Amino acid sequence: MRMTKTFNQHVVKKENKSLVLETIKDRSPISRADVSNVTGLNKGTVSSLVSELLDEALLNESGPGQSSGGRRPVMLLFNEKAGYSIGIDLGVNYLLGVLTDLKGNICHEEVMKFKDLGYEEILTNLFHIIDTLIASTPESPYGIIGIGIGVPGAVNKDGNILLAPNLDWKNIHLKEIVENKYDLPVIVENEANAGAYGEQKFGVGKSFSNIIYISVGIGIGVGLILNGKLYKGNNGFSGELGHMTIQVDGLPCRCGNQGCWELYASERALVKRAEGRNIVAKPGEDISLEGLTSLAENEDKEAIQLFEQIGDYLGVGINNIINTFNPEQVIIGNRMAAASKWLDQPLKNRMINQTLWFQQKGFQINYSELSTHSTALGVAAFSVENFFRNDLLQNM
Amino acid sequence: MRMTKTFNQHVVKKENKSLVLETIKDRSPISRADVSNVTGLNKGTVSSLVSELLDEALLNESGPGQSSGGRRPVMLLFNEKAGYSIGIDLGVNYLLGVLTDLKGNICHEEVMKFKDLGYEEILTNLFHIIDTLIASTPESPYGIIGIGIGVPGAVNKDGNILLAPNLDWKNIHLKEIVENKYDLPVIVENEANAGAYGEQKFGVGKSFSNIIYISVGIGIGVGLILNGKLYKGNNGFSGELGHMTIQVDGLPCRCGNQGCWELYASERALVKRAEGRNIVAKPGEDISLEGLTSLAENEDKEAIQLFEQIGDYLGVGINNIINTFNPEQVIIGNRMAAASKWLDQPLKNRMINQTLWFQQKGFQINYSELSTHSTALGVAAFSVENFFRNDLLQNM
DNA sequence: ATCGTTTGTCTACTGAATAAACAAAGTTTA
DNA sequence: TAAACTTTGTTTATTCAGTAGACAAACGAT
Repeated sequence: MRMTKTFNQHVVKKENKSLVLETIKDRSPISRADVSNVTGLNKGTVSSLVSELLDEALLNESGPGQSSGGRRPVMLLFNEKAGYSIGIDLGVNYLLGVLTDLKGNICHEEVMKFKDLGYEEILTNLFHIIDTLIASTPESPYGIIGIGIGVPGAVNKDGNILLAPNLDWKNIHLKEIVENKYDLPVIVENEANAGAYGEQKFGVGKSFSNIIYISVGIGIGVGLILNGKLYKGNNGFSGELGHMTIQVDGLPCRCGNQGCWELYASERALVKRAEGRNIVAKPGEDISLEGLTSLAENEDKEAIQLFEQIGDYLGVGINNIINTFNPEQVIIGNRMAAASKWLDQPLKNRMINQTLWFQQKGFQINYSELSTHSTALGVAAFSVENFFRNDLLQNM
Repeated sequence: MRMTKTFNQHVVKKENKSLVLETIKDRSPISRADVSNVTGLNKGTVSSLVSELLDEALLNESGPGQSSGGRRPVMLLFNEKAGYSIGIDLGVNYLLGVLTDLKGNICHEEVMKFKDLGYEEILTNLFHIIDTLIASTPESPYGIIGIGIGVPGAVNKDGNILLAPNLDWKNIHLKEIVENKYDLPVIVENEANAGAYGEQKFGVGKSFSNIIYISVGIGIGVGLILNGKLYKGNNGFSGELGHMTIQVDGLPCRCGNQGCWELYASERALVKRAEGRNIVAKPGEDISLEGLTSLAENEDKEAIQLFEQIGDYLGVGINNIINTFNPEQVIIGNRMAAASKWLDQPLKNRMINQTLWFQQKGFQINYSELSTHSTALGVAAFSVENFFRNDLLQNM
């Protein structure tokens, strides 16, 4: 096989094969004839590509379907059990691991909560979760096709974690470490980027191609899907919008700046304000997002007011986002999404009064459906995508 | 010729033809053999594509070049005079029109300054400039291949100007109007988007693919080049960063918001502050950017201080931009770029102290080289690109 | 049972890229 | 100066992917 710089016939084939596979994934069960209709490819072309995909175990033929007045079609199914993917959401005080099939269905799930663990301990727990997930993987043609890990920090293009302030990690070569241990393709990605991708693939962002996903947790991170693709910036550090200045001479932030958005609109901001007011949810326990949520559920005026203030400040940043990106959709995700009930109105008030009217057309704001799972599902899906990209080139 | 949805052999040819043309444009004069080496395409393929491009008058053969130990090569030149493009920068108080060849060289230029003109009058002047430029166009195979117009406002994907606040225009179908009058392809685009494209093609952004171009004029507009492509958002309204909130409870803006960036860092902000201090450049004349520049040139402390303040506020917004996009380059363009001397230090102070360190790697900040011409050159280049896209498909 | 329809495969063909041969026009070397 | 390389650009035979259309198998409707 020659490998020149611009070989091109192969690109056409790969592209079409991928198109056929995607079509079947989306519209399964579907006949060859319909794939041809939908894609515009010739019947013969579809037939030959499908037979390759069958050989590769990526498709199954199911029994004959309904006749529409002629020969009954052979229905094709995407073989989502041809392989499995591991996705890990490595949070500040939790680890969430999922085993998904190639379609993103969760087959197995492992959660672990903790507090104030050091690097070594977290790594041990991470390995344990991965081991458990591997052990739970059913037999399949391709086995585990990769491990994805989402982390709350800046990840460069080599998969090195340069800085994860809330974990207090610096310059950790996590991709390399995990790759060496398991001898599998590993992807390490920022949790907001992964979350954005997860929402676009499986969540409320399914039908959109310009999505801004705002991960509101301890801090704020943003994942950008622009023109249908994840935008990662020059080195992979885009979306650090938590440190966008919204108040020039505002509160000092440990990033060195003042008046950063996340000082006003994050979970930490919420808790800090609650502490300042000496709000207590359960006697003897530190106040937390969960505590405030349950207070608000019980109509506690003060707690609701705190959430509304967060919503208001979220609105400020979202206005900036709208002015910057003119997106189709803003998704609010991560833990704070659970408080949508109290955030929504103040947040939208900011928008309605202040955004140039033409920005609003065809725009919507949503709260994560996958809630705490968007990151884990997103990183798992990254591996799947990589697997397809490489595999489709295999027999060429 | 069939036109199915996913026919693909043709795409390959178009792509390669375009690649050959680009290569010759960039490295002219160059031989067929070298094009083959550079692109990786087979010599025969290059020969046949080149002969088509020669037929289409897009290339010229010059005399034989230097031998490198064998037969002397026939050098190929891009025929930049095969057609011409008109680019107009429609400003608040000026009109700049350029006639460029296909490579973006300015062949003719028309400027017009005015103040407080209404819509009808500006349109008359616009037509006059276009007429003059058309009259000055040399004979050529393709003639004028299009008209591009950059405007300081929000333009949707149909070329309608929805809102140009500083012109006080609303919902003007400019593309349609000009198209009907001249029967030529017309492109209407936001001035910052055009400027960004102009800088990427011809200015300081030539070697970068993640560029944020900040047009600092009366207001502030931003053009985004992400992954090498202009990002326009869902409806074409991205980059309205002039209305990014940098001070939650700041000055009221006529956009309905408070604390917008352009209230602190634009030409209008500068002039307003100068007026507040009763600074006078020439007796009896309103203070202006030009007036303040000449004062600063003469070491006027107060004027310099005003510029430095603008620089400081520009830095605040640029920090936000860096955190958002992790770009390779930020370009400061439009009229304020002329004051780079006094802006630069305060602006960089903001960055150095406050930006996460890893964002700075491989990042640079530049001032427009094309200065007032980036928008006009950018829109002219849009037409050229469109022309090539359509023309290369012609003989297929 | 016959006719028309739908499905999926097969065959012949087209169009584009490639490899390799080749002629033309140089340089270098003996 | 002639022979031997070198480089350039064209030409020819081949490969490969997609397409059109023929075709057989399988089905419903009359």
